Amino acid sequence: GFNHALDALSQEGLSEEPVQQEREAAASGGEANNDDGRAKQRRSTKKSKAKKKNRRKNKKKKQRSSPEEEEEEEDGWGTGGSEEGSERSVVERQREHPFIVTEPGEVARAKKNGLDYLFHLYEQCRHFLLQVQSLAKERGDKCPTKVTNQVFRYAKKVGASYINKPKMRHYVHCYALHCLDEEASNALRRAYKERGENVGAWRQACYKPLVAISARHGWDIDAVFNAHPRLSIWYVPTKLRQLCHLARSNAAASSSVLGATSSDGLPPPPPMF
Amino acid sequence: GFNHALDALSQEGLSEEPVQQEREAAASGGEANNDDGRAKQRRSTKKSKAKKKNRRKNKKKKQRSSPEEEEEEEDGWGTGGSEEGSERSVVERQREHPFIVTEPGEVARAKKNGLDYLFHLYEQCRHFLLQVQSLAKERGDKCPTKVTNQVFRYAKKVGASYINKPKMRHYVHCYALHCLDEEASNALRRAYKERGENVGAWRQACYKPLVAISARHGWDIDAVFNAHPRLSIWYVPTKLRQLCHLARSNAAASSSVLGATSSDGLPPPPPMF
DNA sequence: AGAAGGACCAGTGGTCCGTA
DNA sequence: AGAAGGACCAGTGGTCCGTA
Repeated sequence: GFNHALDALSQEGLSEEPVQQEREAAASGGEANNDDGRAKQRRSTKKSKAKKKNRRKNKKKKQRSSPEEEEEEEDGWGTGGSEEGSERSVVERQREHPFIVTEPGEVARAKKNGLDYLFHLYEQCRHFLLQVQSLAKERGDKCPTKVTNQVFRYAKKVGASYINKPKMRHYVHCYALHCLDEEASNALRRAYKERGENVGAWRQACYKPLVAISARHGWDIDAVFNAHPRLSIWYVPTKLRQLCHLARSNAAASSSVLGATSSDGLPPPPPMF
Repeated sequence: GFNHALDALSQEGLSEEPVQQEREAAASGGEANNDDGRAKQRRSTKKSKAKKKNRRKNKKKKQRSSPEEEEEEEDGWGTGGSEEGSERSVVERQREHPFIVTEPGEVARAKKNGLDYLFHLYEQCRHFLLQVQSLAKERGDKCPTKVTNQVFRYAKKVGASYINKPKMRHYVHCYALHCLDEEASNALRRAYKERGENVGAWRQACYKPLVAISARHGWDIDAVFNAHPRLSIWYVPTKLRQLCHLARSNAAASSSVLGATSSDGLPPPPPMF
């Protein structure tokens, strides 16, 4: 059993983010610091463009193209008064509590969310995909097989505003380990909680056992995802695919030292872990 | 056997299209006339925007974003002199001969291409997809399962400039019928050639037997495509999907007249054929 | 007129980076 | 500092429509 105490959690996971009005932030321009340290060729083509952020009002901000699809506005998160500084007019903007590493079954303390709740979000997305799929079939539309932008839009529309694309894509591989080897996933959670590691460290650590699993399936991480019914609806994360490819190259290079010749022209890469 | 006399054809299917230089076309702005008469909600949102066409030079016209990927130019189609009008400087731009309805095995007359050649183009695309797939697997990239933009770009790169996306998408359902019921496809070709119909009429006629096939598979045209190894790499055309959905609604409405109630709230549509 | 295809555009996958 | 997510952007699917 895994869905204990999640329904309560899923409705009270919100933090507040004070948002400043009517002021321009003096951008101090730090360097681009990629989370995964790879695949950063895109942004470098526009690196020196003065990117001015559009100031956010608390009015409606949707930019749909078709004007006939204007549903009602919910409530706009309410105005929380000026409870932070002295002369700044602020609007409280809710965001989810940050995740912490929790053991299986453990409920996170105040202002934090646990990993059971994180995985619960993936189940919710699956549920939303199923709804989108049955709607599409009913209407004769193209039917998505993966969690697409359309699904995230649907989640927002039905009120699950705590679900968003960057978050879900960020932790997909953690959910993958949870699906593919729950024992190993649980052990990892206990170990990282024990050591007092933060969520980022735990997230990074989830890659290694997944690469090992892919190795046992001919390094085909796509096949591993597709073979699992709850995982097959998620795109394989770029970083995970790259790590599996790199590990395969390593394995090929090692075995070619033992006498065989590598079939493709891959250079011997550096050690991975 | 079906691949007779195609290799010769595939290298000589080119017409010429004189392209005018250094002159602005006085756009006389006719009404938008959708080929299929449906699904034209997109363009109507921008209907009154003065769309100025960019004049084409015979110099290189690629607009890639990354400047490091500049491969060599082929030859620029050559300058054909001014053999058309009196004082217009023109450049001959090659395009494919138009298709005509031919029987199976029939070679088209001069300046025309036959339907065996058309279907051969789909086989070529499949070949190019296989190449792109093996390249992607070798490099650890995401591996396409369908004929995507990437495949069309690859076709261009390896010199198959007679393959382009609008053409291939336009005739997909004709190829589908050829794959799924070659007997029916051949019969239709003979009948339309006999009657002296043009390619557009034959193309329209290909829809009906496909809808009938989908009916025998629970109206699931996606399943029909996916079940066929050579067809599964092609996206189901929008129009075909819509026709199958409409026919299903019709069938449901007819049967509900006999006593049963329709499960979804579909209104009774007009007869299809 | 019938037809081929360059080029456009809305919405996608992917994730950066301004924000707190 | 560690982290959540609005918003950006290159390249996609789809096909219109200027062209001949």
